[in-house]
Amino acid sequence: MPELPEVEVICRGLRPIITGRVIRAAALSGKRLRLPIPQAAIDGFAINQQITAVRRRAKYLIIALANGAGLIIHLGMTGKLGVFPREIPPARHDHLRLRLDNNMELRLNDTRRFGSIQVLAPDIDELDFFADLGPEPLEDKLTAAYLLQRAAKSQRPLKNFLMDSHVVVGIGNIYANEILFAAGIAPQLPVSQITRPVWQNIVQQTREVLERAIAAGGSTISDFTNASGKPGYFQLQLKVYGRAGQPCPTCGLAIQKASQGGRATFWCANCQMSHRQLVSVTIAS
DNA sequence: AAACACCCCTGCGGGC
DNA sequence: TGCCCGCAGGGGTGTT
Repeated sequence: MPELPEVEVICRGLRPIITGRVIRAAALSGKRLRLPIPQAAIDGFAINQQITAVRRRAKYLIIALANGAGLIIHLGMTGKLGVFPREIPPARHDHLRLRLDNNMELRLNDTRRFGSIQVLAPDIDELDFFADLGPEPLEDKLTAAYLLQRAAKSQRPLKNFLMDSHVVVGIGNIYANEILFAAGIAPQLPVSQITRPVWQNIVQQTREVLERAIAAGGSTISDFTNASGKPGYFQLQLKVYGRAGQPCPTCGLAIQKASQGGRATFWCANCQMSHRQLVSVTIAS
């Protein structure tokens, strides 16, 4: 489900609701997520700790605690976080409930259980935990120069490259497709062929698409909801994702669909430049 | 390195 | 109506 915009929307929604609260108890479903829920570490480091901050890194949510520990939550494909009054019965697929000091519960619901919860112990540096991740796309470290350097000598298709969290974080299948449509570049293009000004445009379109998606409350394809249980609306602005066979919003040509790395790719063969077109444009300019 | 297959899991919609 | 199949926003591993 959630890519960077959805996680950011949840983060911003959760922050004012749970910051300052104290975690009093944890209740587990007993089922494992992609990783087992670390009950002993939660009991040891999180119970009776005050929540001091709620942050996002990549597609992870970080709930920072007063003792320096942190809960690191990944929502996988179907994860949802919400805060509910204690008296509301837990829902099917609620796998972790954290009882707070105000009779509310922070609940993680995850149908497919591809999400994860990890505990960052107080003596572990968060930077080390996330050491393998690339830069945040909405921060200054993502530059055309960086992407040009990372892409040198690589024949990887552009879309796969953008979805690689070692290269840049937060971009999943929906937004990779949308960003490349906005940038006017074919998703199959080998990255070593891409010139600096084109990378500059990709960086700019990445930021614009992600920012617009955050502003719209994220994309609700089937079940995404924010921390208050409300859906997002960016799916209404999607131009290619999920629109195979429908007319391109720009030129009217049917949107194409193919598989790349086991994920569906959607693009307009007319509006998104192939390698050949890119070369001819570069020569002309 | 990088491409691919396959794994984790549940639910939904389409086709028959 | 029901059943089976493919597919779905994530990421990780192991094999060529």
